[in-house]
Amino acid sequence: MGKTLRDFSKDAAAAATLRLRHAGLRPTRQRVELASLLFKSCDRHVTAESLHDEVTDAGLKVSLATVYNTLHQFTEAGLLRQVIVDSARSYFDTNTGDHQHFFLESEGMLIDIPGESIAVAGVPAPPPGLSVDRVDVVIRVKRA
Amino acid sequence: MGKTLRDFSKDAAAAATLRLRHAGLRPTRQRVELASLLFKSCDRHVTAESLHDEVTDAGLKVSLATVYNTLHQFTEAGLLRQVIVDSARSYFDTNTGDHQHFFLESEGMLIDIPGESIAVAGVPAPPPGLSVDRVDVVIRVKRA
DNA sequence: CTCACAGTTTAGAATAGTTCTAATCCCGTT
DNA sequence: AACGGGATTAGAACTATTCTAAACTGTGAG
Repeated sequence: MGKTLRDFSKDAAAAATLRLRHAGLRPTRQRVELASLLFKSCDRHVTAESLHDEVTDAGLKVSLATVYNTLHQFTEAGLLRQVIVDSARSYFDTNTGDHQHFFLESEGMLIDIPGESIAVAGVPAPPPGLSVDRVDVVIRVKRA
Repeated sequence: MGKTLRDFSKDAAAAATLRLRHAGLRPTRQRVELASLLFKSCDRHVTAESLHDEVTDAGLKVSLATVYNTLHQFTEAGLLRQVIVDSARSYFDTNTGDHQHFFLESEGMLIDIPGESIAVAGVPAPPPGLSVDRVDVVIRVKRA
């Protein structure tokens, strides 16, 4: 006996609920729906707007404010990582591991680059009183 | 006989005027004033607001809109380079050469890292149809 | 199972940074 | 000096995001 589509939705919701509990977040309807969408597939890159559109298109009702709140809470909780590549929009990445990005500005598209493949050498010691928090590499690409 | 302060200002203005002409920009009062401030010292990092404050504090009158216009025109003309490190603000760098940055987010401070010292290895080929435009490295640092 | 409460969601207002508009101004040429 | 087109400006408009205060809802206690 195969599972119905509804079963898969339920599975996704159950997995999302677990994930939220683990992260110490109360699994509300909205958070479960957003988490289900976000973690359905791997290595997703979303903006608040794109995620809001997606959840709306799925026939669910979540306010934009909640999408913003949730993205930040998920980031706080280590479920997401914020990617800064554009001074006009914030991107969030479901891949929280060590990796870098290609960024196609004209289309707002991000593509992951595994962390192991890239090496940054020769980083000088930061000025006294400062310590390195993270090293971000953005390979800006364009068409053709 | 030494030069007076006014002489130095005149020098700066003359140099700025030349620089603007070379870049194909009409040397208007506002552009000359902004260029004088920007290129007075090396490796400056400004935001539209910080530059506007600076020009205002110097007793000059330039509208914020003109500061924005000018920063973009200077960038177009290759006199400045835009640095994307913060999704809330745009920074502009008077150093247009090959180099990278430390970024102290809590204070909005950028520090140059010479291009020769840093090497990024292992960048995979971009996906078909895309070509590398620029490689940006941001070392995010924090206090202590 | 129900209640109560703290945490959550929400619509809409508010904010910050930036861009746009259309009237005015001024640099460089004649 | 006059002209023409680019440059400047104040203020409105816009976009992404955050805030506010009221309504709602998981959850643990009883």
